Amino acid sequence: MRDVAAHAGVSTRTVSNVVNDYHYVSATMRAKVQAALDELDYKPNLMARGLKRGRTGIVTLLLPKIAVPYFGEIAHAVVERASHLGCTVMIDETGGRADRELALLDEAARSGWVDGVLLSAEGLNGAALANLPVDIPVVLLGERTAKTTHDHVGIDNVGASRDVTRHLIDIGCRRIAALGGNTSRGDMTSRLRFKGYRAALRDADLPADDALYARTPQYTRGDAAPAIRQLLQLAEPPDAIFCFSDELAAGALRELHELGVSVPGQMKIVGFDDIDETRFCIPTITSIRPDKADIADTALTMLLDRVNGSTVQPHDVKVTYELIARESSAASTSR
Amino acid sequence: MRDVAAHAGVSTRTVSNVVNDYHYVSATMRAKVQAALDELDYKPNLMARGLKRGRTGIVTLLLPKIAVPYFGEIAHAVVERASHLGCTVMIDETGGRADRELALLDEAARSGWVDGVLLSAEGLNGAALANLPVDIPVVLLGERTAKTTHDHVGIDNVGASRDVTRHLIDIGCRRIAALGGNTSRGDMTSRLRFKGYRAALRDADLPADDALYARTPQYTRGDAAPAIRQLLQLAEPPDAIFCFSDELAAGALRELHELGVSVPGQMKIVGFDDIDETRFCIPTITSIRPDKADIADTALTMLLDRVNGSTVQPHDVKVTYELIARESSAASTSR
DNA sequence: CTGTTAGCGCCTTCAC
DNA sequence: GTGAAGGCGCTAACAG
Repeated sequence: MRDVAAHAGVSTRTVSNVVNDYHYVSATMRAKVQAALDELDYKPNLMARGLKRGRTGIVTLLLPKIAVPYFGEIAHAVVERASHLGCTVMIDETGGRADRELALLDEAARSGWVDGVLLSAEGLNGAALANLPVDIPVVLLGERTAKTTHDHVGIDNVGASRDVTRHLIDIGCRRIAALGGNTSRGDMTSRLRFKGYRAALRDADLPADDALYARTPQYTRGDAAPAIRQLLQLAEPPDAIFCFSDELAAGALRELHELGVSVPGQMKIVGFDDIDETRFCIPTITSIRPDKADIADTALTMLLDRVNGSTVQPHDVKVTYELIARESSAASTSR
Repeated sequence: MRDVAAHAGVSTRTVSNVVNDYHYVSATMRAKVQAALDELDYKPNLMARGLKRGRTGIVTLLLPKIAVPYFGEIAHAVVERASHLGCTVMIDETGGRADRELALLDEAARSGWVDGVLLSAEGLNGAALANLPVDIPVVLLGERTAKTTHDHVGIDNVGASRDVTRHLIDIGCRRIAALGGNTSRGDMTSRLRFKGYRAALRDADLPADDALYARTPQYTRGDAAPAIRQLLQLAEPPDAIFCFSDELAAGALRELHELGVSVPGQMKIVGFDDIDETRFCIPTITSIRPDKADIADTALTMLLDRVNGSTVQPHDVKVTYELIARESSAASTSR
């Protein structure tokens, strides 16, 4: 920058003014400096600028695992949106573990690199999320915590689960199983989706049978198989399964195929998240599609508002979702 | 830091020494400073440190699209390995476009944020990659460019393609199609895989029929359908298809299902990359598994070596791969 | 409208 | 072994 100033015969202040589009610079001056800038191929050192300004334009995205399709799609939406907003995204993986979530949050907060954090928490429970020991802007992604002490954006998990369960009921299912997570483990995802599922059953005056909830350690494709076997061994097996993630649904499809159970002929399957893969599975999988671009947009906007000093009440934004009916829950005429 | 120094009754120099594990500090001093550090909950400002040191410990990973399963899995491996090596990963998407690749590379190089770049190039051709106009360490990921002017890590694409094609020949296929990309478009991936495919045909004295290569705009699931239809309309349709990505293979499976062609009964399918999904498709998909953890490890190690000033000849490292035979290429006894 | 200057928080050469 | 001081590149009061 000093070189540029010397080259243009002005002070660094003026160079800075031009670089930062300061309002009061004469056109001639601006042109002169710009020429020097171009000639010397000047690019500001963002680190120095960050140090001075106390802001970097970097946000951290904390995810359980980037290779999980749903998180990959969210990350894509965030990165894309961020680039439009002129900021850069750092990604770290928490493995869905509370301690890692806390540690990475802390690191982000204290390193000075990062203006704010988007946290897709999986390990931390509501209470822990309610008082995160950080003084950096945080926006929570995904399932909701009890108290809203931080901004949060997600979809109405209960409503969506209710919708997709009712969809199954509408096409004639009467013994609907739920599959995924563990509601008694403080895992918000399964809790909310289970709640919606039960609500739909109630709405339709269907009995709620505890045996019809099959727990899984995670939400991956591989977790489905044991749960499916468990459900099929029931004296009265289900005629439909609401899987709490599309990956579980894909795994379920696979296991049912191995067991010779036809979908949707003998069993209806629905998933959640609408990952790209569901459109190509055999059969294609009915799912709930959260508006991921909107999630990314809303979350980043809220985060940047906080970074810019907004102190309004923490907001809880619900983004729209859509039920996408596909083959796996087609009302079967033939079998 | 000044606060800590005051609190401990020493100079900032000594604090710095303790923080950075400088060798010559008396144990008592170290203990005293450490106590102050703990008490004040000191965390160094990485931005200031970076500004001073000229190094940040941040590497940028430039990918076409993070939501693509293969890249998601690579990103996971990189992020995980990086955290072991004590550095952080920034992710940006190029969309596979040469101009974006160049622009993001340039930005990374000049911003001062980033120590080095891992670039999974898709748009830039060999010549462009050979003389990237950047003075920042870069390690190329994936398909190889002609000249080795930068470090590069990937698998032997030609060899792997040859292997998987031979696998099809071994189980009795005689009319093997290739599907994916466009070899005449400067797209390295398809070029190398096509080359291996043709080599295997030659090895087995099978004729090379140009009609058996179906081009696709990209490597996504959705790109497969038109290509599949094209192949099936041939006077002599293929009895096997080597898809240049697993996503294409999954899309092919879907389209063949819709057309009533059974896999592996009437048609064998193989893919490439071994994304997680292949283990759960119906049928499961035979694929080439590059050692992704090794790719990440090797690439980061090479990159950090460069960052640390290594000036050895650019290296081209080939990581191992494995042919994973699955149902989609099972020698069918029944149909 | 533009020049001068004091740090942002840290590391590190130089003395002691 | 430890203290003092300069400066990494930039921004933003504070003059002028």
